[in-house]
Amino acid sequence: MGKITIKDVAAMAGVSVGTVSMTLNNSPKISEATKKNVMEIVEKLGYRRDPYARSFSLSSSRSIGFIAPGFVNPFFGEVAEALQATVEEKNNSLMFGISNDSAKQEAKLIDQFLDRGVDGLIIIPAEDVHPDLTQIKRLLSESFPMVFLTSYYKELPYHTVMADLASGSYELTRSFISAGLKNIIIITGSPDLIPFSERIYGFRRAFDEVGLPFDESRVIISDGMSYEGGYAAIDRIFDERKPDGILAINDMMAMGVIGRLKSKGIRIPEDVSVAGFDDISIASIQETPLTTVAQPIRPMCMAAVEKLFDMIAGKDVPAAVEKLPVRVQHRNSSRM
Amino acid sequence: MGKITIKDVAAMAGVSVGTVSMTLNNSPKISEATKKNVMEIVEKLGYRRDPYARSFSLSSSRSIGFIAPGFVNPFFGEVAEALQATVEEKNNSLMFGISNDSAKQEAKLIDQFLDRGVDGLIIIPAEDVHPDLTQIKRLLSESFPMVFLTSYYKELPYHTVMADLASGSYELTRSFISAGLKNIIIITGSPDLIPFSERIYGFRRAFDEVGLPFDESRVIISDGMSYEGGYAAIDRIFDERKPDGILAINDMMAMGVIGRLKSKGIRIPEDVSVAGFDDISIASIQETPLTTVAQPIRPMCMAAVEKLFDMIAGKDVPAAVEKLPVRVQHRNSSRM
DNA sequence: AACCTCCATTGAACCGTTTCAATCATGATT
DNA sequence: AATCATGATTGAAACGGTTCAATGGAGGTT
Repeated sequence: MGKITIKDVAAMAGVSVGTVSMTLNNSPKISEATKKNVMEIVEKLGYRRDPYARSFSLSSSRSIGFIAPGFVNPFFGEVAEALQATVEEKNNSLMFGISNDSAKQEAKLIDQFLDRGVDGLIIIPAEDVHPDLTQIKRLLSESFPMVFLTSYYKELPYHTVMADLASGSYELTRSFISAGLKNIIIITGSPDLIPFSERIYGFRRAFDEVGLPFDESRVIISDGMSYEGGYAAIDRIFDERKPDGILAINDMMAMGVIGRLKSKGIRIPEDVSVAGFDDISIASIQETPLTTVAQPIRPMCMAAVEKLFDMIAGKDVPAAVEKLPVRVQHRNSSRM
Repeated sequence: MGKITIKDVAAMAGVSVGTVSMTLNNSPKISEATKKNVMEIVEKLGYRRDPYARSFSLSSSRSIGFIAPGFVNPFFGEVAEALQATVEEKNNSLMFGISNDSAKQEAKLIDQFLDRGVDGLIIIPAEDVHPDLTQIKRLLSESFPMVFLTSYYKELPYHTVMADLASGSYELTRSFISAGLKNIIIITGSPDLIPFSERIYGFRRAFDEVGLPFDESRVIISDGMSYEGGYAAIDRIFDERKPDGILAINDMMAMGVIGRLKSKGIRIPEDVSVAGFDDISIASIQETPLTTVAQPIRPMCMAAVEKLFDMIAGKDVPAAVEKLPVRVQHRNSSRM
């Protein structure tokens, strides 16, 4: 028994193939009576349109590609979840790839996605200090629909939706200063990368506006923006630096910082205030609930998808970095 | 300027479209000289095969669908990551959907995936007590390639790759008994669901084999297999039940259990031993590192993908539940 | 020189939709 | 009764690959 095609339906319903097709697409040109008749046959035969033929005809796969650095940091899992829900509402599918923060891997994934015919791409840029962006640049020059999420590549401030982390960082730092903390530091990755430079910028601005001297030594460059990274950073700098306020670049790292401080017998927040960024769901349920800057995940995903679909629809979307407001979430890991 | 098609390449190379196609597919029937010539033109024109036409011709999208309950529990994020890597090695893409533990949503996602023409499905069953499985049953009867991962639906013990959680549970319980714990309980979801019944089974067997009486009150049925769920369960049963050993059904819940116990001033593991399941990456980096049963995520994903591709290739894969060995990971949350 | 083999290449059928100009049917208008 | 307008339906082209039977050509054998 062969596959049931639109022809079989047409034959059995006594209409042309075109009529069946238009019925399935709910075209207003087909009379209700005919539609009803055709749909009955469709039902009876259990007919289902061939997705390959359909994509071929339409030149669209109604699917988009999503690239994230990975799911070790649950923040990205939460983004993936929100993104999937948003894309699904538009009756599209989401394919995903994991870059492991390597721009090279990212390029490979993009290539794969293009070979699969995705209609557009949503990319969380890899935190890669020396990214090779030739491929992305080529796609941008061809105006292939592509939106950067949560950050962007410094050279390419196009079509981006992210959180206003600079403001979040600023506000958080101000609150640390107001709480009377004197020796505040930030533990971050390379300032060459947007996710870090934004946070550093806000951090610095807080001192400037309060009129406090800013010393570069407040900025601790570390690598490994993970629990282990935070743990190791404390080992390396705490005894010498003796901070009473620590901003870690994300919640996972902040948790590592707290873990190491506690194991050294330091009290939080009495001795040291700690805060992170992202507000991942475990941040609030730690033994010491974490003060953090909450990224508006849902709104960001919705805005990114909106932007992407506008581009796919051929609208002329101006290249812009859209920064959504954040919320500073005070919890027990910092003094007020 | 129109799209560059295989015809353009053929014309410029002075060969037929068939030759170009076979060259691109690296057919041994084409001479090396011709291939080289054709590839040069391909390069020059920047030609790229149309993925839609290709899928259409081949009746394959080289993509598979993956359904997970969500990423709130990072365990699923880790599975997704491993799965993606495995699928990518096979030059296929992974689409994903999130069921939120609703079989209804799962069915909807499956439908969507079928409409997109995925070659197969990998499903982490929803923890839904009254699932409507008609659609899945239909697909199974059509022998559509489909593999269940980490668990299966009780009525449908087909094509499954999971961890041997019963053994893990057994071993863990034995170690609790050996450590001299007297009042051991397990906090679990509905025993109607495989992920829970497996763990309960192993738990029970440990008592049986040691010759200890087993009392049903050792099994605490709870809902919400999350941090909050664990927290709430302790609130509800601890004072009355006074356990000295607690198995939580997964690591997130175990963390909730620990969180609540500590806030009550109970010492872990001195007063109470706690263990979880999954060995998610944060389990080891908690303030009190968690004793847990590690699921072999990578091997499970590899086995599942292998199975699925065999099915897609038309091989006759016997329906079977494959259980991979687990490893009990002892850490500080339990006495030895 | 005629015949045979073998390998490389060709060319056309095929896949299952969508789309749209052309046709047909119906009822209204003169 | 002839003409027109409107709306429903048809039929065939188009999409861009893959595949394979048929063809062509070069080299070897008799």
